[in-house]
Amino acid sequence: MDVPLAHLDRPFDYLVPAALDEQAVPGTRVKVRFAGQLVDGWLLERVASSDHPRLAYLEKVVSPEPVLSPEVSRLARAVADRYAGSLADVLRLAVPPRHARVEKEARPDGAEPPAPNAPNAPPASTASAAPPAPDASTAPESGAELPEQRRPPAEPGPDGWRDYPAGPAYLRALTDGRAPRAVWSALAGEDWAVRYAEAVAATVAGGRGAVVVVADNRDLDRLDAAVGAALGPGRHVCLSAALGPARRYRAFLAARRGDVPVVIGTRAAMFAPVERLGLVAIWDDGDDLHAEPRAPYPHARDVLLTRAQLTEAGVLVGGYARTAEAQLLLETGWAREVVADRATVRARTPAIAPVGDDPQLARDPGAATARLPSLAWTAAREALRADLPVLVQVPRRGYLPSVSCAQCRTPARCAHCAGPLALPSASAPPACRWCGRVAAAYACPECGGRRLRAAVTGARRTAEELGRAFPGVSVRTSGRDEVLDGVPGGAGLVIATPGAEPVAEGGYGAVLLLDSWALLTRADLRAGEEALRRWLSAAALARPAGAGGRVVVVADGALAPVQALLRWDAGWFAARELAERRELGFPPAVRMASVTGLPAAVADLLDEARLPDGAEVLGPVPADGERERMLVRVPRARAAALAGALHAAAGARSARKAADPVRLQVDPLDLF
DNA sequence: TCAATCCGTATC
DNA sequence: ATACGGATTGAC
Repeated sequence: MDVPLAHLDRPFDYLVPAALDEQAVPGTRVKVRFAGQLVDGWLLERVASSDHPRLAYLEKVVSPEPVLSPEVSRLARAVADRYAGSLADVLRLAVPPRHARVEKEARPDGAEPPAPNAPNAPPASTASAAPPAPDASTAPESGAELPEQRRPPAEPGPDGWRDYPAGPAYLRALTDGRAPRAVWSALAGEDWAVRYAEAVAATVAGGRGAVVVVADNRDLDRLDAAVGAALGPGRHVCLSAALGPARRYRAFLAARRGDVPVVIGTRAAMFAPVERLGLVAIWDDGDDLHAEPRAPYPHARDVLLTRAQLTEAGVLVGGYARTAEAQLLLETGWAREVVADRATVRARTPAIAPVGDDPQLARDPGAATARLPSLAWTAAREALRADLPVLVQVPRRGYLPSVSCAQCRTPARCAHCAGPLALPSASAPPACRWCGRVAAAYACPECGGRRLRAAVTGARRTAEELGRAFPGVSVRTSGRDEVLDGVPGGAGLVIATPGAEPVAEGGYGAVLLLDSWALLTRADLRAGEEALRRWLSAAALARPAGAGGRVVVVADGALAPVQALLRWDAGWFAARELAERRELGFPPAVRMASVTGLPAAVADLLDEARLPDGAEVLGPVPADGERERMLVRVPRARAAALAGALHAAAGARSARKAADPVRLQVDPLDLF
């Protein structure tokens, strides 16, 4: 029933009139009379009888297309249960809006509607709830099937995976129809899209299908090209919200009808129906674009893991970085690590150096305004001299307001390195965007003014400043407005915001990671993890040290995320991060849920909820406006009970028509 | 004792 | 939302 009320989150039985018998196939959209109104619904199942005494008739079958596959139906129920949400909400995310014209077009042989699954069912239809599925990430019982031992080099399969001792066996398991589950740490310079395409091709070679989710459309384009090359034309579709309604529904239908075995896409693809699912994969699961912003706010990684658990499909969770959640999969034995050995890591990684406490600065003789910490400056200059491109990573426009003198508007500059000053937050003192030093008592060199005003410095402005530091060098920017996919191999500066770094032909000669302090000092549980993720993604685009690739990160080399970057060891950092979260009682070591709304409504819901034993209620903390937020924390073993209790409480509230809405979020990304 | 009304609950 | 049943109330 496509109604948002939590207390109606269950199936209802209807009679199927003889005239609709043929069309009324499980998975179709239907209309039924409910509480006197005509409402949309889903035909979940056809059965012979019902316990309900007085059944109404199905009003209409909206379309004969069984868009909701049995697998996705079960998945959606499991996801709703995990996230304390309603099936209807999840189905809205799982099945794109119908596009009638698209549905009619291109049926190869015309009128043939999809075959009904239950041709002999009597004219009664009932739907019963799918059994609650186990939470994938709390269910370590079934082990992954990766052999531990190294493989001799005579393995079949693409060469790229041979850099990872467990790689070839992983691909073979996919082809053999097994369900290997891997957490993959990509080497610097790795063509991840091609590796994913190979995993997909291995799965398809074994007669099964695959779903791959990436964070944004740029990653999708890259994966699209790689998968197209690996599978040949017409074997996969891309699914993303950016397609627009018609193309999105067309891609969805192609998958649902079994025309293609593979769906790749952004998080809109996480529920894509694929027959005989053999692999679910996600690239860069730490990217917050993987978190769905609509209720019940499921995360693509967790949807895919749940899916793998329900269908016995293989799993590939990969990235240059590793999340604490992925680390948990390893530590519970649910998945196996696929990593290169240290010698290979060393051979592939650029030379990475921190520059933080070193006050040594080199002045650029040509440009008086812009000076970088010496090491960064030298690395950039040498790369350019060797006719290699240089990447500079800076935060997004508006993310870091830089400042100028309130009186005369002169941009405020660092007393030590002349880098631009910026305000990490409204309350913090300004600090240098290049060397990180805090400018506690700033005085304007022009007018002596001591007050500062915020101004926005984006990648473009940074590009101008750096361009002046390296006269005669071409400067490009890649950011929100205009994202570059790639740049040619010769000398040139590329200024990019995190996630928009273009790939350079042959790799960058130098990668400079600026504003690191701003990433690290964010009041966020994931600040360290996120900083490392962004650095690794940018640093991965540099040439190996042996080929002249250098990375300079402007940060204190003693900090853990910096250490992890220097050693190219995402696993080490993730293990440390997870251990710390265990100690502090933070996700994913525990399960958290947040309850947000007007104070009275939040209190009402928590009052109503029969929280499981050991539940800890934390808060309240102010949310936006009048609203406040409470957190509930339980051990992972009680995760399902917590979600159930919260959903039930929301149901009780909606049943008595409580006015003020309350937002429930399980595993919210932002915790503070 | 019965009917009008109120309130809470289910909605196939 | 709306319809229904059971409880409640008020008038005969």
